Amino acid sequence: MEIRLYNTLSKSIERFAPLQPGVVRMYSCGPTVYNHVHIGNLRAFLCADLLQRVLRVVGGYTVRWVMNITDIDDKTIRDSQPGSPAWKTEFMGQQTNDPRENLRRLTRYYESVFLRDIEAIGIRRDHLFAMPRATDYIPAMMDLIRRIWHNGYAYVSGGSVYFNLSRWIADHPYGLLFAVDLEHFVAGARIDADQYEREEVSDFVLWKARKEGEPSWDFELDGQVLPGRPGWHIECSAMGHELLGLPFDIHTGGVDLRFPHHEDEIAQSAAGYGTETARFWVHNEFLEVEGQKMSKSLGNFYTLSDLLERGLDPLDVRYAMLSAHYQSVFNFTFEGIAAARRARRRVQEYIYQLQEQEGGQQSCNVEELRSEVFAYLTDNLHTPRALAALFTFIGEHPAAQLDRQWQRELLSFFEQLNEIFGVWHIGERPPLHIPVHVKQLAQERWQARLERNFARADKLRQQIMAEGYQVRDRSDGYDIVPLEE
RNA sequence: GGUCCCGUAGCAUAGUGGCUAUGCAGAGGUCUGCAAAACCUCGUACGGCGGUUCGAUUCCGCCCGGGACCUCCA
Repeated sequence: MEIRLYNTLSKSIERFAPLQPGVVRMYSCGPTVYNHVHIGNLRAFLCADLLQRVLRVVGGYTVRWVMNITDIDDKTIRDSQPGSPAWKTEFMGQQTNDPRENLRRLTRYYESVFLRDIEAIGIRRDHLFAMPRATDYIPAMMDLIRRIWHNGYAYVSGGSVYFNLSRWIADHPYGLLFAVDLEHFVAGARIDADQYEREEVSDFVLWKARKEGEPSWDFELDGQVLPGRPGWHIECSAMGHELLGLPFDIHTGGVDLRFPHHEDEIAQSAAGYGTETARFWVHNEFLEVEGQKMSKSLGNFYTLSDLLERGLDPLDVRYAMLSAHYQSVFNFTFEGIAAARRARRRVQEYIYQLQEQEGGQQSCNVEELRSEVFAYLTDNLHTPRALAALFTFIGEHPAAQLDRQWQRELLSFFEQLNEIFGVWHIGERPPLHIPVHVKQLAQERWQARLERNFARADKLRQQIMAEGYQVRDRSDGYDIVPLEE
């Protein structure tokens, strides 16, 4: 099925086709592992996950999905320094005298937390072709910087290597993803040009000179040794090149990365490798929390473990985020997650009923449903419409009324759909572990009810509810289910 | 200062120059000793003011409100 995607390069929706038939090579900017990732980060990874699943399931492609782990940058260095409040001795051990070892201990810990988080929200490790750590690819980064330098687009200053943007811009396109207004560059609020000795404020660093107490690697460039560490942008260029080859098909990330990160990535790779980076650039919008930008000062800054502590199911979070279009600002609210929980459960209940109900006479057109839902998904990942179509169908086709054959057809459709959404359970309803004494209470209540001793039956119901369960009567018996919330 | 996005019923999320929006919540009903579940029915929403048009939530302008990016934040 044809897939259409918004490409930031062309600022339009384009028909997608991979460079190599049948294989999609896709790179996603991953986390910087200096702390827990927040739910905004998670949205970015979920959007990438959605895309790669649609490519797999609907597009029928083999997907080589790479997501990097940034384990060397300003923040990881800052938080691995002696005396850092982010240091957790119970997980990272004591700090050593070796800055690189400290960096490694900090980042490995947060990497493991990250892996747990993405697994919890339904990103499957076996869908990832590679998760390269930046520190494992430093030779590749050095090689790229040397190439850029040899091609005349880098200079050394104060022990650092910078990309000479003005020279690059003179005869190459720049601003492919983002209309950079170099005229008004200086007016920007966050420029701290004095920190490093670059010639132009717009130049960006490829290799950062070592500062006292910082982890460093020796970089040999043109006969001189430059102790330091890679700049941020260079990481992705080198790892993408090593693992996927350039150009690859799709590069994903949050909208904020369009500039400067992705723009500079394009320039570097072109200046060093002489190739374009990626055919499609797919950027997801941010999320807000209760209508406001998420920030620590507003107290609305959440990590996944914050949400778990509040008793939220991460798959409800996944569902809620997938129910909004990836290019629109998503408003994260606790009410919204509760709504998502109910909606998700309703579909789950429908799936179970397809398996459990005897079946009626009604027929349905599963192929029509499939093509409608998939058409929306392949139309720039329009999950909201896909879900709306699904719910409309469910509303029109009660599971119990469908003929057995159509129930089975639908089930296999849901199985396929779940390869994309990943929020439902296909299979037998998991058995409930009802405590024996609750079962006894329920049985006593059933007896009391048969004896039409309703006062006693209601009293027992109260006791059962106090235990966290409720009974639902049927004509020929009853069910015990956990009490909601 | 520059560039840009958004404002849809109680909440969230789509969409469209005229055609029943989707979910959750809510109301009524069927069923039930009660309840729950399930099912049925139910909402004349598109920030404000102008303009274009036979017709605007949809196009244009202005205003109000929220937000993003502009050198390392997904």
